[in-house]
This record gives sequence, C-alpha cells and structure tokens, in this order.
Amino acid sequence: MPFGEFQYSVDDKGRVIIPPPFRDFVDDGMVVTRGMEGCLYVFPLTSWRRIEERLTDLPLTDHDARNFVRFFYSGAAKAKIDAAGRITIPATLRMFAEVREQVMIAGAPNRLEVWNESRWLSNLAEVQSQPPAPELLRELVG
Amino acid sequence: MPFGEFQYSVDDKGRVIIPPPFRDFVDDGMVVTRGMEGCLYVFPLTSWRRIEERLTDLPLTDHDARNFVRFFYSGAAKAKIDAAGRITIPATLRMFAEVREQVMIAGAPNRLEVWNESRWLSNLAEVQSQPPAPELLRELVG
DNA sequence: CAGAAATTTGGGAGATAGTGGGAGATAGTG
DNA sequence: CACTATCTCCCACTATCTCCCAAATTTCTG
Repeated sequence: MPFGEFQYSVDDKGRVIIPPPFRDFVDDGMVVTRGMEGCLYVFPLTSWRRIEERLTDLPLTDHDARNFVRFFYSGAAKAKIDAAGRITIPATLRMFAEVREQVMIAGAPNRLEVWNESRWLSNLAEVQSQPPAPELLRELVG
Repeated sequence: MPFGEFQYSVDDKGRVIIPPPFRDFVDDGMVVTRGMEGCLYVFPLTSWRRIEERLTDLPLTDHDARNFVRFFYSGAAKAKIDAAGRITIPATLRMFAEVREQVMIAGAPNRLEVWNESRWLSNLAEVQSQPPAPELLRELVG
C-alpha cells in the first residue's frame, strides 16, 4: 500500500513524476480519474478493472447513478510511466484538479492522489480545524 | 468498454470526431439517438439491435411506453466513421442536444455520449455540489 | 570527501490527430 | 423534366502529442 506525500512540478506538457516509492504500485499501467475534494485518483490497472465492472453494473435508470458514472468513468484516462518516471495527465483532468506548476502526489489506500498544492494545504487545514469524528479516531488507535 | 472524455469542435456540416480510443468500439457502424440529461447516445450497431428488440416488445397500450419509444427509437440515426474519423450528426439531433461549435465526447458503459460543452460542465458541477451517495462511493473503492 | 548512481527537468523530431474546404453524386422542389 | 440545394466522400494543411534523448541536480556509497 503506497503512503507518503511528495511535491513535484508539472511541465507545460502536463507531465507529472510518479514518486519512485510508488512506481512498483503502478508499474503495469494505471488509470487516472476525477476524485473527491477536487483531486485526481490514480488506480493501478488491475484495481481499475474491478471498479469498471461495478460502475458498468449501476442502473441506467437512475439520474444520480448516471452522473456518478460520468464523474468517475467518463473522466478516466489510461496512463503509463515513461522512461523518466512520469505520466502525462490529459488537459481536461488537469483543468478539473487545477494541476499546474506545483502538485502533491499522496499515497492512499488502494490508490494515489494528485493534488493542486494549495488545495492540498487548505484541505489539511480544514482537517485540523474540524478534527475527525471520535468513532473514526477509535478505528485508528483502538 | 470506452472511457475518457474528449473535446472537439463541430463544423457547419454537423461533423464530429470520434476520439481515436473509441473508434474500435464503433467500427462496425453505430446508431445515434437522444439521451438522458440532454445529451446524445451513440451505440455500436450490435448493441443497438438488442435495444431495438426490447423496444419492440414494449406494450403499445401504455402511454409512457409509447413516449419512451418515440424518444429513443424515432430519434435514432445510423452513422459511420469517415476517412478522417468523424461522423455526421443529423440536424434534428444536433438541435436536440445543442450540438454546435464545442462538444464533449464521453465514454460510458456500453455507449458513447455527445454533449454540448457547457451542458456537460454544468452537469458535472451538479455532481460536485451534491456529493455522491455513500452506497455509490462504496461501489468505487470496495 | 570524491566518485558513482539515480532522479528531475527540459527540449526536439517524427508520427498522429484535428480541421476545413471542394467536387461529384444524390435528393428535393417547382 | 430541369434546376437547385444538400450531402457524402475525398484530399490537404496545420496543430498537437508521444517517444526519445540529454543535461543538470541531488542522493547514495565506498
């Protein structure tokens, strides 16, 4: 499971470095898509296939389900690491997550997250001002 | 299954590019018809035949069923990819979905969707402002 | 501390994709 | 039946992207 956070720059071609400790995790290819709180999710290809199946099974008749699929499924893009350890993030996703200049790459359970740096910081600040619910903390420390 | 989203322009002949990653998906011809939330659905010909059968089986006696058939079936038009990777969308469907100038082509389970660009954006904004139901999110990460 | 290895960043060339226009064929109208 | 408008197929130019290479910086090791 990848953990840790790393700061990188984005060049004007939309290329972002995958931190060396995370490279094994996404070695066989990955899928980048929209995430919650305005970040991007990066799933290893094998995990994505499971998600894809679940999304495909959602009912076409439900408005919210359709939009849910549009958010995660239509937003998705395959990516693979180049010789220099980078991936190219499509323009639409860069715009969505305001990925430009400085970004944070964060490890998460089963995925990576790509954040606009200042969004990352303000999101952290929010967590500090609104501490997690006690029942969540109990999960952590027992 | 086609996923991803792509932005294109529509020329004054009503021609729209099918994104290169989706071309295999609709290689044997496709059917364009009205879709939900004001977009257009694009089905591969083989999927369409299944839909056609189901629509044929709907009871003619039911008002809602009749209107459902009018919506999906009467609006349908065959299309095939030209040498430059485009299809021509009939004027009536273009009017329905306000397909002109800039459009988004989005991959979806079993189909493609063609969107007026600003409709697509405001629809996505709706998803963000109303966070997805927890049971849907569980679909995503397990 | 010095050399070696790995990592980050940038740039360039060939290939691919996007866009527009035109001519012949087809269909519609008087 | 003739004329006109529309559509389809074909061609060509331009822009963009991907892959490859190379330099500069940092980190690790002996």
